[in-house]
Amino acid sequence: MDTFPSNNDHETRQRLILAATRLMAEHGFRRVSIREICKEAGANVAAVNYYFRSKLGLYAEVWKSLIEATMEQTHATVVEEGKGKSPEEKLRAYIRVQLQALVNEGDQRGFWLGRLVAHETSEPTLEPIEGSDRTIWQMAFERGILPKFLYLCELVGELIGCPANDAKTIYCAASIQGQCLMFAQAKETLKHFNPNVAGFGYSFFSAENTERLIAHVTEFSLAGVRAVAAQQVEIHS
Amino acid sequence: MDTFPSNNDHETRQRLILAATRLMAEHGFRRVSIREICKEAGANVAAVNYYFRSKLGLYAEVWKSLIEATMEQTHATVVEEGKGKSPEEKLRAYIRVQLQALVNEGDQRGFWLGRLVAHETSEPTLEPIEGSDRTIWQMAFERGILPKFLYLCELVGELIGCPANDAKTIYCAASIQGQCLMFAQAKETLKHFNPNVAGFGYSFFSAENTERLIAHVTEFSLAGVRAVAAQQVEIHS
DNA sequence: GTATGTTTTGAACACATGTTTTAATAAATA
DNA sequence: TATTTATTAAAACATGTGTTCAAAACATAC
Repeated sequence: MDTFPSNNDHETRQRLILAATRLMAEHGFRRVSIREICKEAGANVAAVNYYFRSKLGLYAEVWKSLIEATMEQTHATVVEEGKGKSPEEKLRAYIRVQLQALVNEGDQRGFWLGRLVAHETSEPTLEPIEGSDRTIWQMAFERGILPKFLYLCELVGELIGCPANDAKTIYCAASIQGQCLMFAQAKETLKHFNPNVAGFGYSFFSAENTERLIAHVTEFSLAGVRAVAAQQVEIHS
Repeated sequence: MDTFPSNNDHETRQRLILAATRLMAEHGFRRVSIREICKEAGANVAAVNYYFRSKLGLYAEVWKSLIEATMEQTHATVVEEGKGKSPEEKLRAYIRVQLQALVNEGDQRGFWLGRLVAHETSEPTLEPIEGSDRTIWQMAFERGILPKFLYLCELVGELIGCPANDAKTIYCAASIQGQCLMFAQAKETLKHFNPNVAGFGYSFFSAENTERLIAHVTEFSLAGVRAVAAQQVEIHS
């Protein structure tokens, strides 16, 4: 009665999560109906409520498995790739992993997660998760976004010689993260315009230019960060 | 029959647009119901269809008047404030106007427009406007966003000595724009967390720190842009 | 005051959506 | 095999939504 199938390897359960992830990443939570999801997963409409209690329960599960499978692994990759290198190279590694996940649709999990974040950022789900007093967005933010951002802050802090929670550091980190998100967003946006708008086209931001994007954001950011670091001694309080 | 009340100063019509603007800017087009809008505007449910044919027609009108009233005026302000100044100061003026509009909720029109852009960016309205073959997002993008971005490209082009449609220029412009959007977004996002998350709080990005944000983005970006400009001669093709 | 055109109103319609229910089917267990 | 449990299936329910319609209220001009 009060219990239902849990996190085991129930087959249709997994298919539902996968279908929901794909569809919700593309259109957002609210714009996808349970019926669509079930159709794609080859399951009955009632399956969602059977396995997840509600649509929101499914959504929570989508986030949960996506965070577990991707975020932490991506985070690990970032740390791994930067290990032993200079702060500059660490930053480059961070930007690389970030941009590759966001821009490159081949890496589906990271790409989907990026899209989900985008949706949830502009129209957060306000309903609290059942049994908890926290919303999905709060959960996702604290478990998925914040850790990454804090790592970036530490990294930037090293570069400019400030604590990680200093305003300067945070602003710089936001500047860097903002660029990554912008490039990912630009790519998605320009998709809707074929073949290109006013001379500059979709291709500038598409996957084939990932390396170039990485190089640009890195150089741009390193210069910005250094300028802020230098400011410290030039500017009077 | 085929005609209906047009752009005149019909009172309730104006009230509907205003209410719709406010609500849609806050929650997005889809999450606001006609009934909510009419309630806020003190009008009957049928009023929307009477004046705008459909909900989408109202939405289009919201964009139209917002773009006319704000975008062009903001754009004019940008050009005005930078007139006769150095490219550096022009950039500072651009960032100032941009950030003030996005972050400062006092300037409602600009703020609302920023929110609408955010919503429409992550979940674009796909239905074409009646009578046109273009979507709202296409219209808004070309009339509202692109002109501003192109101006920014020209400005950056001057700074780094490249054409406005050069890849380098566009990347730099995107880096700058991305920062502005990030700071606006961060402020909105952190609103949902009280009073602050993991040590760095909402206040870092709130209106009271606008001047600081402007200064940061400007210095960070100028340094970044200069680095890219210098690259030009260092890097071999 | 009557007539005409405009605006407002309240109810109804049509439809999509999340959810629940009840029965049928498959799987597991005794 | 008999019985219980887990899963699937189809239909129905409840609700919210965009939209339409016909009548009423209002304003204006003759």
